[in-house]
Amino acid sequence: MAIKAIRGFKDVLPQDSTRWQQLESTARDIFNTYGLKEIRTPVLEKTEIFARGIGEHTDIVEKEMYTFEDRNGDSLTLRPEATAGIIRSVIEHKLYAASPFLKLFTMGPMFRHERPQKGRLRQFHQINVELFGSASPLPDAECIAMAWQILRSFTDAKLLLEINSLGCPKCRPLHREALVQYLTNAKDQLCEDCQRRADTNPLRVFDCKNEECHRIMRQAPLVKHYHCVDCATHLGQVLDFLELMDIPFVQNGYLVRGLDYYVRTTFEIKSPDLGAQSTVAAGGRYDGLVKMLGGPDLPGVGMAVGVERLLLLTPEAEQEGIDLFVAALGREARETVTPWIAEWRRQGLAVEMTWDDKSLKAQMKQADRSGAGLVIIVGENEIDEEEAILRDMETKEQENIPFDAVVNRVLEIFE
RNA sequence: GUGGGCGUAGCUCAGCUGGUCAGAGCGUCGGGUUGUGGCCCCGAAGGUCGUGAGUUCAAAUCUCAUCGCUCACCCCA
Repeated sequence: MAIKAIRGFKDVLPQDSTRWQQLESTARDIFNTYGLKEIRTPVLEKTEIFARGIGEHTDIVEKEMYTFEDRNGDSLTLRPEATAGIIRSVIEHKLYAASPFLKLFTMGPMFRHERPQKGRLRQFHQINVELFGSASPLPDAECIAMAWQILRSFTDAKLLLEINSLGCPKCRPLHREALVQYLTNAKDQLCEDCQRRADTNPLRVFDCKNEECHRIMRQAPLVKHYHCVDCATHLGQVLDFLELMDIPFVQNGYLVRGLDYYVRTTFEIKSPDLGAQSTVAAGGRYDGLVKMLGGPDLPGVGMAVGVERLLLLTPEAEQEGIDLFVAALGREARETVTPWIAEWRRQGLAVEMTWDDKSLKAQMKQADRSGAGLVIIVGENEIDEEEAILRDMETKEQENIPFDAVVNRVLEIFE
């Protein structure tokens, strides 16, 4: 095998593209019911957009970005996530000016230079929602509802919605301080990784799978114990709305997100059927991010569905057959049949015929494979008689139809 | 970046105590039905046994290296 796709980049093959289309179409339908509009931003942005947006000291920015120099020396990066680029576009085009709210969705590829494994690729696809302009708990709930609805309408797998609130710039620092203090005291009991995390990203210690760390962290200060009144109220209302929308969830005080910009609501939808990378969809609130990227002080909340991960949880799509197959024997027959096929296709029927000069047996085999329920057969005898054969592949019944009636006869059948 | 597993026909794999070891099933193509698919029967095409080096009279089989895939860690959709 001399030539192949680069590591972590996958082809979506014909037998799989049906499910991609179904998923995209399902998502669009759902977004329509929430009044969202699609935005499509470039996959390439100036590096600065992501560095500032996602956080300089996140893993994504420090070691996972596809970054390279443009010919003029600009540092460019293939987007590792959607939000920063969308916010750039919102600010650039002042999309917030036309109305107090902005409800957007997008779908497309993201790029992260990680070691690939099950459910993790270097080019992967997300379906994203970004809702701007309201600090109310309602958009949080709607965001989660959309994610839940997309997943639920596309898989029967077990799904677990976990919710947490990371607090706001007022109360989060208090918790962080207490947590760091706690971790410092317990430092020699933590695993190596967690000793490092204690400095770099203390919240991550909650995620450690090490039993000892886990035990220690059960006593650790949780964000919710430090929530200010506003944050506590906000979280409570998000949960209330979820109940009103009949969406099942569990609170997870340990839930942390990898991106710096999240405040208050964060959530993940996981599936135990997935492997180590079990998060199918995730999101959260990012008030302050728009301002940080140079725009107005616009609150926002968003979510992302991992397309490949969701597709891992869905059965293969059934391949749909075409409407009609035309078996034509010989050049004259193919020419006779061509205008008919052209007309059928103009009328929206899916019609195939054999391109090459094949035996009738071979053509029937191809017809069978095509999944067509009906076959039109035209050979020398039919040319002489000026009658085509219409064969029902299921019942094997055949009827002769005069050439001048065959186009309409077929159209009638499919009406 | 680290660790484990695996690389034999288009696909799924067998063969791996070195010596008919280059195979099976599925798929493809052709024939059985001089013009009729699915089932059945027969046949054919298709492979540098990931790559390179080494050990040996002899390597798909043993050793080393290398590349790739995969799962896991880290982290995340």
